[in-house]
Amino acid sequence: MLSQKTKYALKALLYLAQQDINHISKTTDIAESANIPKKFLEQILLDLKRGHLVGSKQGKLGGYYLLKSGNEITLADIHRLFDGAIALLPCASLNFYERCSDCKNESECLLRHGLMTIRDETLKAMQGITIASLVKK
Amino acid sequence: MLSQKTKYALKALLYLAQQDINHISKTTDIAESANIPKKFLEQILLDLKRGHLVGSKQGKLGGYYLLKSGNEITLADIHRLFDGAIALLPCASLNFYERCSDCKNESECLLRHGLMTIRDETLKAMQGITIASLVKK
DNA sequence: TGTAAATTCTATAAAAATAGTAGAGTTAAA
DNA sequence: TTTAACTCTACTATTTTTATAGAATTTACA
Repeated sequence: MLSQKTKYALKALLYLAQQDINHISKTTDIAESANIPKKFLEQILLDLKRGHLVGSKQGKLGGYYLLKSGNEITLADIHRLFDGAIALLPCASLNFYERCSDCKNESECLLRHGLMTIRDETLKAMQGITIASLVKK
Repeated sequence: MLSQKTKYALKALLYLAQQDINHISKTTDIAESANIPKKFLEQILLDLKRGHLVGSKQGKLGGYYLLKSGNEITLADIHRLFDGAIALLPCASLNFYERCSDCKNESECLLRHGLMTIRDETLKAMQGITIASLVKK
């Protein structure tokens, strides 16, 4: 399941994608429209900025805007940025690989291969969902 | 990501699936072989029993055994039993449906449809992975 | 130059979920 | 009757999640 944070991030990105190009959105407006606690959203937008998905303008008349077009931002990107690995175990992850602490012999692990199959299929599906594709529906 | 509990459950089921038919396995043996804390495993096996995946025999010479054949137990079943919904949000779930608390109008939610697509694909992939298929590799 | 309104940064805190541990009770074989 | 297994309930420590608070910084504009 997605965390609240990831869900809010998606909703914020969907909001931004629906604005006119070059429009700069205030946190307050995103928060009200998407029903997200404002102070929490501030953090999330900063995370999105650090992830290079949105840009910001400071000061009065400042706010946030998309850095990439909607079809360049996939669900997989956002999941990885906030919730981390897409694989079901760290040992089966491409971007967040880690050995299982309880694993006696990774190369003989019966679980790992199956979970890598799932990862490949889930990843493909998640890369097929973009902010643009969600807006279109 | 799977919780430790789900991972342990999978490892325990894999262990059981590799025993001779009619063999009854002691918690201690499963714990040692799969490197799972014994007392934690006890709880997990009880959960698996309540989920009708394993049966048990009490008393001396007692233990656990599979109730279903390995190809009848899918990763989706186990995920649902321990980690709950397969969908990425409760509003997109088949078995664990719940309204999002922050949702203003579910029928107009741009996220939901995309997440249902992911759910269908992930579910299909997870139903394709069974205890038997994992043991075969 | 001052004020208003926005982002930015760091710290804190409450609640929930996770990952176990402890120990008493029950069952059944020998 | 003893032993060795499962069963059940409660508890606890840690981590993660979900925020909230408030001060600092930046910029537009009068």
